[in-house]
Amino acid sequence: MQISSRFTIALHVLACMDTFKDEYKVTSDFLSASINTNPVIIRKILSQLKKAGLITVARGTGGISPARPLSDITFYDVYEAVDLVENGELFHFHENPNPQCPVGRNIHGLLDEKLRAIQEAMENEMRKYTIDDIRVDMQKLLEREG
Amino acid sequence: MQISSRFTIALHVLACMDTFKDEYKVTSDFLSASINTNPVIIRKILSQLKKAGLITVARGTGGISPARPLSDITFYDVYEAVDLVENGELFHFHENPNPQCPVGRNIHGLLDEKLRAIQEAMENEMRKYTIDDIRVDMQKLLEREG
DNA sequence: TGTGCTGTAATTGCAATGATTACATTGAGA
DNA sequence: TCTCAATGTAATCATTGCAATTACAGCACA
Repeated sequence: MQISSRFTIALHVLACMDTFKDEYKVTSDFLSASINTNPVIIRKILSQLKKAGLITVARGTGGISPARPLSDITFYDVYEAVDLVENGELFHFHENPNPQCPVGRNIHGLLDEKLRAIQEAMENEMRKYTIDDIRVDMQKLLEREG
Repeated sequence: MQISSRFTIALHVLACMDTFKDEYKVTSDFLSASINTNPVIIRKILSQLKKAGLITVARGTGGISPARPLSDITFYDVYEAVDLVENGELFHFHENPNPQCPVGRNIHGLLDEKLRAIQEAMENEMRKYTIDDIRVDMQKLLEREG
């Protein structure tokens, strides 16, 4: 099972938002051209990023901009905004194990702590990277491209 | 997006395999009763665990047993056996970003390293836990239950 | 040889994703 | 105030993956 492309699309969106902020109005149509997908998909993602307080979207006139410093938007914030399942559980437990069975009635509680540690390891690593890191890397790359 | 229940089911299977090894023949029917799912689902998972070299399955006579020491079967081994997508990429990249766009043509390479680090953080944490840890915890728990 | 179990194909229901069309709403600028 | 580009959102559709289920062939031991 993979984490949906909404996550990498959202990172792409935020990279564009910074890169083109002085040259273009960054709209869902503009973004969908760079990402090569449908504008409605983008608008859905923009809506999620807005709801999470990461960007502002200009209704009517169009275009997006960051709602807080790029160094204060981590990969985890983005992941949480667009891809988090209900109650934030990464691992899916099979429902209704048999309570008559000693393993069945204990397995969930027994695994919980370890699974949470695994999920947290991933999420903590996500918190290390910010959109500002992308900005810096992108700037370097584009300078090298000339 | 969640990691499929095959992973937690597989851990449940391996816990049962040890807990009941002396009392019962651990068959797909026996397991499906504890897990409360369909025997065919279990057989599919057993087949994946067998293919990964974690267990042996007795054809004809029935029942499963570990193919190597429980302390040598990590959560990652199980995850890899039952839930890994092709080429092992946790994150799904949107296909065909626009190569005309400076962000579009660079975003994949630019994110790759960070996404790999995130995935590895999760996988490395998975490698810390083994089926033997489950055995020990389960034993303690069952003693306390009396 | 009979019996119990595995291996596996085929089908179904369901949910999530992504693509697309359509249209009401918004708000800045002419 | 009207225009128009853009957002917000509903509705539909195709595709995919998961899980459940039925069915049956193959296997090994008693």
